[in-house]
Amino acid sequence: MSSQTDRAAIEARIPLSRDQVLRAAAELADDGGLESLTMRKLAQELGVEAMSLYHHVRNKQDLLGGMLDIVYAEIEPPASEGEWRSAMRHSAISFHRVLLSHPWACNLFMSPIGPGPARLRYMNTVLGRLRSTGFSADMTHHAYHALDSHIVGFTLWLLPFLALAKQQPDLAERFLQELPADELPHLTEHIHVHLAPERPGDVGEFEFGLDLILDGLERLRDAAST
Amino acid sequence: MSSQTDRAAIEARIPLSRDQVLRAAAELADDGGLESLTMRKLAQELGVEAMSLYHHVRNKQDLLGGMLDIVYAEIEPPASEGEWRSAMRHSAISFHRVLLSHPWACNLFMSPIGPGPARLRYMNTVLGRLRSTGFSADMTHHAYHALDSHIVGFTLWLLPFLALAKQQPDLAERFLQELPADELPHLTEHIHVHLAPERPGDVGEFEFGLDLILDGLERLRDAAST
DNA sequence: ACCATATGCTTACGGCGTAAGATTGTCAAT
DNA sequence: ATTGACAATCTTACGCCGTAAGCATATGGT
Repeated sequence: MSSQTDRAAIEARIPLSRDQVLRAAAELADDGGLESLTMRKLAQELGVEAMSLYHHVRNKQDLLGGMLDIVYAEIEPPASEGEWRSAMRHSAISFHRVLLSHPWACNLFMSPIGPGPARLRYMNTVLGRLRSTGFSADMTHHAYHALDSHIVGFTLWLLPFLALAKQQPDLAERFLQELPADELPHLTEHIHVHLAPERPGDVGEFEFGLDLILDGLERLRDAAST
Repeated sequence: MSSQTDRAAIEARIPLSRDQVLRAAAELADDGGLESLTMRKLAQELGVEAMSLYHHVRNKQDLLGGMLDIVYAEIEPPASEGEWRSAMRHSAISFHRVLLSHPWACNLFMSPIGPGPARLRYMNTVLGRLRSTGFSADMTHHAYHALDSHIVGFTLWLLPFLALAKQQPDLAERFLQELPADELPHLTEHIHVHLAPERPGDVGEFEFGLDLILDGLERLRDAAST
């Protein structure tokens, strides 16, 4: 008891901060997924009781919102100078990578959470880069959503497959064997393409769609400027 | 007590089916969202106790998987004849609409659920339509993911805003007032574009990105065939 | 030295998914 | 008509969860 009091007396000088809580929560979710993130476990990780967390976080929704903003803060925004196309491409790939390293973030997009400061800053930077490269306000608006949809949508498709594949690496093969190839021939072919080793020069699934959109946007901008 | 026994004796002749359970679950989720879908509530809705559901459903994950397949069954697949571009466009818009009417489905994409029969059938049909229109196996593969990513990603962006807007219709205006317009000028402009009444001829945000992808795909196909 | 405030702890409540096993209704074979 | 196997349902209970309410303590301004 007295040792506990001592510890408290010594360590209480550095109380928890909201930032520490959010970071610990993100780490927990990285390891075990969102469903393993519990107020009790999070508290334990921080050497504290569950209810203490509520001094730094309104409720669990607020915690999740803060975690999502941490993710946005990790994205490399597009460079403000240089070729716009490669700048946007770079940023989109960074976004994709960040989502892959924090798979739980994709779940949070659906919760009705107000965007945090990092997300607002990210959006403003991307929008500004599009605007400064010659897109009208309307086109910038459309371009932003087209790019954002691709990044989030593609990652959302990829993640569950990565999770399943990690659990059982031979999943695709066994799935193929059970699949009635005569009834679903094109799906069978599709999976075969997935399983084929990537040929040199193949740009990858994510970047294919990304380039498709960037090409289309560039063409629209050039057409509008003539 | 006796009346209950009577009811049971009369109604037990038509026991639950997995399909009934899934449909009732989807209806519950339509009304109150996924988080309000509880085994106990679902059982109550069906006039049954919670544990009885487990005779038709392995566990809650299985229930959710079945619900997702119901959603896929509602999508209008692309017509197998006629112009491929409008066929794909039609189907994509149908997918988008279905997701809007079952917002909870977007949460389920992230759970590691094996695809159900309806999803497999949908995928096969879409892939077949792309293949028969002249795309190579590789291009079909890429095209499928580009389209799917846009549909899911865009809807995933739209849904939380619709949910928030339903709760407080003046949300965007109040948000704009609090926003430091001098720090985030492009974001401010972006929201203004959102709030502006749609001009005639504006194709809408979803269809803009969709057409961008379809245009790009068509160009690639034509380039490959020469 | 004092006290407002911030921070953390204890206890408790209702709701969740579901494991284990008893109970009941259905129907084919006798 | 009886029985027995089997499927469907119900009962009870357990260990989780988020968090409301109130108490204890340490810190920092006065």
